[in-house]
Amino acid sequence: MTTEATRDAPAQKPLRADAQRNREKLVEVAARAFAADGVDASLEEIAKRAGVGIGTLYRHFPTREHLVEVVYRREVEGLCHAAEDLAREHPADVALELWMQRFVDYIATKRGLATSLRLLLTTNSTLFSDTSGRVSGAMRSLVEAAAASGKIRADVDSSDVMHALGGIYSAPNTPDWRERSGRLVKLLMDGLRFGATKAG
Amino acid sequence: MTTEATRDAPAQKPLRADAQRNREKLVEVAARAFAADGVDASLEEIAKRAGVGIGTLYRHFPTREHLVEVVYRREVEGLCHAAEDLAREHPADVALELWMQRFVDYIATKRGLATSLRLLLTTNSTLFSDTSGRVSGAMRSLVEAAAASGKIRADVDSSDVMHALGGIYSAPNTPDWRERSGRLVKLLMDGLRFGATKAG
DNA sequence: TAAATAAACGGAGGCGCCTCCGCTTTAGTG
DNA sequence: CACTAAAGCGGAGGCGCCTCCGTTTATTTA
Repeated sequence: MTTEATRDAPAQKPLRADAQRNREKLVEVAARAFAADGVDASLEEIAKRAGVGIGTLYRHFPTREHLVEVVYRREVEGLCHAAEDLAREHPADVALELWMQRFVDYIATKRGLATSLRLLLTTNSTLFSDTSGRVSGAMRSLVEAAAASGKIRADVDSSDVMHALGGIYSAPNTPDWRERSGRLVKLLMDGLRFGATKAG
Repeated sequence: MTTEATRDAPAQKPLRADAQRNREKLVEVAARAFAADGVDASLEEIAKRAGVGIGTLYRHFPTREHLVEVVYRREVEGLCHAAEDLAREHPADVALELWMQRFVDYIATKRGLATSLRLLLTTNSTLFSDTSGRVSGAMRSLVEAAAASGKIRADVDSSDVMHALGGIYSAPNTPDWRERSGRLVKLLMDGLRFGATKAG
C-alpha cells in the first residue's frame, strides 16, 4: 500500500479540508439513518442532519447505492477493527465471544439493508469478495488465537464457527431475534470451551 | 383448476367491466413502456397513456413490482402461446426456428428489466419456477415435434437447445446484440437439421 | 496579507411517487 | 326505467429524488 490520505479516498487527489469533513459526517449520519429506518431513509433528511445541502450529498455519492456501499464497507471495517482491539484487551476466548456479539449487531444492520444489499452484492461482486474475505479473516484470527491459548478446543476450524453463525442470518425476523442470537452465541461458546485445555 | 374469469384474476370475484378494461389497457401500455424505457418508465406517464388516473393504476398494482411481475408473466404467456400457434401454422423445424427468434425478443425485454427482474426472481421464487417451467415446456414440445417429424436430428434434448440459447442471455450488451443472436439461432438450427432424416 | 483560482457548497425547481377521499359509474333490484 | 349500494375512478397534495448553477470557501501564489 502506498501512502493515502484516508480510507475511502484511495488514489484520489486529497479532498479539500471542508469536503473531507462533510463527507465523513455524511457517512456517519447515513450509517445511523440506514440502521434506524432501513435503506429507504430520506437522503434529504440525511443531508440536513449532517448539516449540508442535498447537493453536497449528491456530489459525494452520486447514487443511493454508492452511499449504501460506503456505509456497508465502513461497517465491515469497524467490525474487523473491533476484532483487533478486542484481541488486545481481553483473553482470547472472551475476545471471540464479544466479537461474535458484535457480529450479531452487524448482521442486524445487514438485514435492515437486506433487499438492496442483496442486489448490490450480486451486482458488485468485488464488494462481496472484499467484505466477506475481511470478515472471515477477522474471525479466523480470533478463533486461532483462542485455540492456541488453550481457551477453546483446538479441533475447530473458523469456517465451522462461521457456518454455525449462519443460523443468525437465516433466522426468521421475529421481535426477539436479537436475544435469540445472543443465546446462540453463548451456546456456541460453551461448545467451543468444552474440552479446552485451559477451560475457564 | 376451477372456473376463473380471466387470467390475472384467479379466484377473485369478477371485476367490474370498466375496471377490467382499465386493467388490461394498463398492462398493455406498461408492457410497451417497460420495453421502451426500462423498468423506470414513469408510472404517471403509463397511467396517462392508458387514459386513466394515477390512482387507478395504483389500485390495480399497488407497487411497481406488481406491475412488472404481471407484465413479465404476460410476456411469458405470449411466448408460450406463440409456440402453439407457430406449431400449428408451420413445419416443425420452421416453427422451432421462428419461435427461437421470438425468444430473442423476449430475452431482449428481459434484459431491459434486468436489475429489478433479477431482484424479483430471487425474491419471488414462485414467479421464477412458474415462468421458467412454462418456457422450457414450450421449447420441449417444439423440439420434440421437430425431432418426431424428422426435420431435425432425433438425438437432441430440448434442454441442450435451451442451454445453447443461454449464450444469448449472457452475451455482452453490444449494439449489434440482436443480429448476433439472430445468427446464433440460425447456426443452431443448421446444427439441428444436420443429419435429420427428412432434411429440407 | 491580498489577490486569484479552483474546489466545493447548497437549495430552488422540476419531476415522479404514492395516498387519500370526494365524485362518478356500474350492476343489481323493484 | 328509476333508484341504490357498492365498486371504481382520478387528481390534488405532500414528499423525496436529483440536477443545475450562482455563490461561498479553501488553497495557492506573489
